Amino acid sequence: MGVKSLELDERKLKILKAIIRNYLETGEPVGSRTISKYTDLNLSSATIRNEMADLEELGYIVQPHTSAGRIPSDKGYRLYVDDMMKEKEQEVSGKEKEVEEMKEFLIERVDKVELLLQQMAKLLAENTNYATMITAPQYNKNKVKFIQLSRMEAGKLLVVVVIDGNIVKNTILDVEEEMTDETLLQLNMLCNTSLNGLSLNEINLGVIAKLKEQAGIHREIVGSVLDAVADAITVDDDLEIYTSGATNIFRYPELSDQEKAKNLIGAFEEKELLTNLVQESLDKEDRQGIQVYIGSETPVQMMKDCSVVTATYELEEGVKGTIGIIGPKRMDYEKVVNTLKTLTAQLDNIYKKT
Amino acid sequence: MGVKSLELDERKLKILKAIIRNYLETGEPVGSRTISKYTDLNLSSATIRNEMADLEELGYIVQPHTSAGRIPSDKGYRLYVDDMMKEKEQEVSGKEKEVEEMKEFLIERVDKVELLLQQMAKLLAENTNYATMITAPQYNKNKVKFIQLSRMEAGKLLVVVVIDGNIVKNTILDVEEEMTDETLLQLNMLCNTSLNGLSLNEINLGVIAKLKEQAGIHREIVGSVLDAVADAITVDDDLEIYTSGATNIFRYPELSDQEKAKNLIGAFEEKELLTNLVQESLDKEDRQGIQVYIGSETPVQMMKDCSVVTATYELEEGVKGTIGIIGPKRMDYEKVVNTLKTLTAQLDNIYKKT
DNA sequence: GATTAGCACTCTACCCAAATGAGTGCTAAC
DNA sequence: GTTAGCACTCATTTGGGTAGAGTGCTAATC
Repeated sequence: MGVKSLELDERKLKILKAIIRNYLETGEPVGSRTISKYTDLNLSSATIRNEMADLEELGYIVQPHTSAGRIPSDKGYRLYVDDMMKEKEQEVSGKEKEVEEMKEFLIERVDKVELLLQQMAKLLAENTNYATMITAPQYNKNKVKFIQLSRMEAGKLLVVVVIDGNIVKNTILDVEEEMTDETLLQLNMLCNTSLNGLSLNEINLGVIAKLKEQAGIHREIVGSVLDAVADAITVDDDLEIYTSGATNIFRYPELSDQEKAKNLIGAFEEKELLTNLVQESLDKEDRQGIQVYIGSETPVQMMKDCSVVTATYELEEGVKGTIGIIGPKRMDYEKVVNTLKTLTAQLDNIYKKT
Repeated sequence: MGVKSLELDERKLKILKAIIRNYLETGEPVGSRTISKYTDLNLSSATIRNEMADLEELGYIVQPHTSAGRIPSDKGYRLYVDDMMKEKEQEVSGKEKEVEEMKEFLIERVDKVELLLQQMAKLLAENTNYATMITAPQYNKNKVKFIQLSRMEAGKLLVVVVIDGNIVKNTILDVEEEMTDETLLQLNMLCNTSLNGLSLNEINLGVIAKLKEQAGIHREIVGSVLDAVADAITVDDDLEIYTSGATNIFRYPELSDQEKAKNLIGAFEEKELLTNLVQESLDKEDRQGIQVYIGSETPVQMMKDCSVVTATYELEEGVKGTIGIIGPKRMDYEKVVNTLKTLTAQLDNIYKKT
């Protein structure tokens, strides 16, 4: 409380917040009488009405129709969220039950990151009753860690490339020429000594030329191997996105009419549409990686009737991903922000310990 | 036409079919007057009414309410579909426009099967206006083809297992003991000679014991490697399922009320629920791999208001997957069955040529 | 015996009017 | 500056009334 606004005095702020809180709970337009009782201001409904008229003029609340109560505008929500965030800034996010539950779950041995994330999205959706999305971590600084060439069968060469983060990628090459175990061993050593520790940018023409020169008659094979390596360390442009709880939108009447539902669920199905969201939130990273998009602020047009909260997590240095929660504008921002804060923090810790 | 039924004479059959066809087109209950004009039987509506009463008693059609026309029951659809299938049996499925389009698309070089299937599902959904699902191919007869152990860095052993169908799987092992390049080479040879060509069932205790014996002091490592191999050749129990066009259900009023839509889309999100469907259709494979489930016949309870048509495709010997199309009971069975028939056929051909 | 015309009956869908009630804006009094 | 009071607005609900589609049944016809 007590954060000054440029145009709002203390009382107006208090009323605005009361309106928003009430609306978050009920989902129904809130009238002056309700506020008059709801707050500790001890003001009559008439006074509240006057203040509300002001608030409306300033654009913080709107009336769905003439004789209805008020609901918050995007601007109103924005103020509320910013204010709320400032208040909570210094608070240490206390342990919450859901996160506890989630931690327990995470500790079970899960081999594959994908599976983990998929299940995390599901759990998050179940706990929050909103729709969720989690992107697989993006390995931005991919460097070659280890290369292994082996002859699988006649004419087939298996190339295994391990990159930072112990990601393993394979390619099977068709090779014309036969070669001895000897030369294969030499090629292996050659590739490893020349390429290990290098990123995509660092493998320039000079390196390639030198490598090919050293390879002598096997320059062709080296060429193919280099392609495979390049493929391996190139950042996947179509990143994996795991989603869950899309059907949760049916819990909120303001989102569940035919048209809106179709749009939203469509956006969840066409995952490419979500990439904007991911990019945006990776770029604008501040506030501990948490971003709140309200209504038309969202980078994804199809979600203009929703609010979206995104958080960035980081498994290891440079290995980042995004978690997003999509719900109605009247979502419980505090809970969502807190959950995301603790979740990303825990995710970081837990994963490093495994 | 002209397929005798146990309880229906020629005329009743004709009327039933007329009712169903009409309903497929309009989606509205069809009345006696409509049929009286629609058919070439030249019967008055009154006569039709009598026949309809019979058909209803026999369970082929139902009335949504007393004074409405009739709509087909599941039993009615069943008869229609079976009959239709018999008629088309000998017909060579002519080239259809959509499949042509699809073929063109498939020919573009697509590296990853996953991506191909994902896009195929999408294309299929767009062309049919139903919801679609495609499972990644299941490699049922997994046999070890090649094993490669290599020391990645100190204490880390990279195990690469290639199985039938050139599927490559990797595991990174932590190993205590150091070993020379020599022993590593020997272990490699040992594993390959002992295990290549074997399937999960064939790697029994005898093989394992013999292998461990030969490994001598490295029996522990062999144990870990065996685990990795077992992991690799075990059929993925959670198979990948690609879906698309879930929002198409909103095109059909009878499926798009809140409750039904939520269920259906939920089923599409929780892909595990779809595995029943896949199993069932892989088991009951007849009729060129095409199965039609009408309403409550479906193995997935949540789809009891829909019809589901599944087809099995086979990329290589023993490498099978399932394609499913989910739509309203009044889906265009003929078109769907034909599309699936040609698609699976083409898929087979095209893939083998690449 | 099968077919048909005719009629009473049943239900849904739609429209319209009135009643309800939540909530406002404004004015006048405190 | 605050409040009580009142007239007004508008979405929502309610109920009745009608139109229309379609049936089932009966009696007449072929």
